[in-house]
Amino acid sequence: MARTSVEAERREQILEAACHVLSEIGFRSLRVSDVAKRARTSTGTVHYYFATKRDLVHAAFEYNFDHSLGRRRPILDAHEHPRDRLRAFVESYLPADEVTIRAWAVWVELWCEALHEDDLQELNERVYGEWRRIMAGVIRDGQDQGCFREGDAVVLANSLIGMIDGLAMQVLLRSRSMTVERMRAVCDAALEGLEREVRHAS
Amino acid sequence: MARTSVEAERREQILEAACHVLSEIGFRSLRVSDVAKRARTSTGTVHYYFATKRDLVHAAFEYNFDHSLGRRRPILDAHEHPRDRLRAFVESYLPADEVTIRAWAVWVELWCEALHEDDLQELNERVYGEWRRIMAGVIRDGQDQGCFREGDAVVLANSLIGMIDGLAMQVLLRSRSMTVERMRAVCDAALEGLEREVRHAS
DNA sequence: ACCGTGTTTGATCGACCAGTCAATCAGCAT
DNA sequence: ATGCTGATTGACTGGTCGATCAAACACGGT
Repeated sequence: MARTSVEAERREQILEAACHVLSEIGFRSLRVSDVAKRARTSTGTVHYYFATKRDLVHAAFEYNFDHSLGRRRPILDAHEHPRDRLRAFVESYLPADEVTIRAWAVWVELWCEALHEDDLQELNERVYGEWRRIMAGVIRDGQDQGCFREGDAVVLANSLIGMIDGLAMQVLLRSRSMTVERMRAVCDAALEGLEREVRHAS
Repeated sequence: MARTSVEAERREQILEAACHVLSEIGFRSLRVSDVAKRARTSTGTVHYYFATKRDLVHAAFEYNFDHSLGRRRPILDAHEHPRDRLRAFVESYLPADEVTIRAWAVWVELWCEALHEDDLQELNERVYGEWRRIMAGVIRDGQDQGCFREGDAVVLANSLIGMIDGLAMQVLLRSRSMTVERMRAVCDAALEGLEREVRHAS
């Protein structure tokens, strides 16, 4: 080895740029040269680390996922009580700040592309599975402690996640009828529904 | 005028083809020649009716919306009771048959593109508004008749719609943890939640 | 200093494709 | 028949962009 490897650093720099460009203009309009420019390097270098544009974007999707998950971990750890935990977790998904909005935008690109690419469907499966696993876990904890109502935790998690995805989509599209505030209200109502009725399931 | 116009017919034929291609391979991979081939015509003809590829795809998005709405009208009309109406309406959005799946796929393309195009955000606003208006109306009717629980009908509609969008997305992505059957179950649970409180009342 | 390997560059190539256009066709009127 | 105009065609052009590559560079070991 003739020099210390810069690979990890450079890859991250490029992937970060790719995510930024993706969130800004989308996969359809994304040019390798855009990513190179954003990463302050050349198209040659981008291709040195990622053989094809497809590889680059797929890696960016994965990078976006890893980062999103990483950002949530401290949020989960910060709360003891399942109710606070779930609330903080849901709150962290509201497209309220720029970082979260960008992450959502990349996410949507992944969805769109995954409709026609099996590899990406698998990535989505991993991601969605992870998220569902975490949320169902928190819900189950809460149920054990008697602070959430009974019912299949997986079904409840799926409902919540589905709702968050769908609502976030509309917020991202700047729908006048679905602002972040409104989304927060709807999520709050859903969470209250989970918390209040501590009896009969169906 | 030297001959009866074929414009309406030809436009529809091309838009139908465009939607089909969109649902099949997405906007990013869509070539004007793909649409022409699917419509059994030439690229020249496609450009005769749609100045640019962008115009074509935007028109296709609108066409997809009009059709989706048109398909729902008879479904709504077929039921008298708000509960049945809402159930049938929600059921009609499950990505269970090919037509509905294709419509959803085009829808996702619209979302994705609309993230970076103001025109399309407006289209989404119209569409989403229409859908929300219909659903909130049914819910309000049900509340007036005492068969749905109380609560802001718009918030309830938004929750339901959001959930449907998010869940449908995962179904489209062939998630193992979110099949159509599971989605139906989750939606049923949500609808029962709406209906429940009145089961034993009045 | 020199070598070897890892890294960077940007000019260049080749493929692809939206959009143009000149030519042609098809229906209707007179 | 003839002329008019809407409709259709597909070859062609101009531009774009992913990917390649030869050359240069940077670092660390010897």
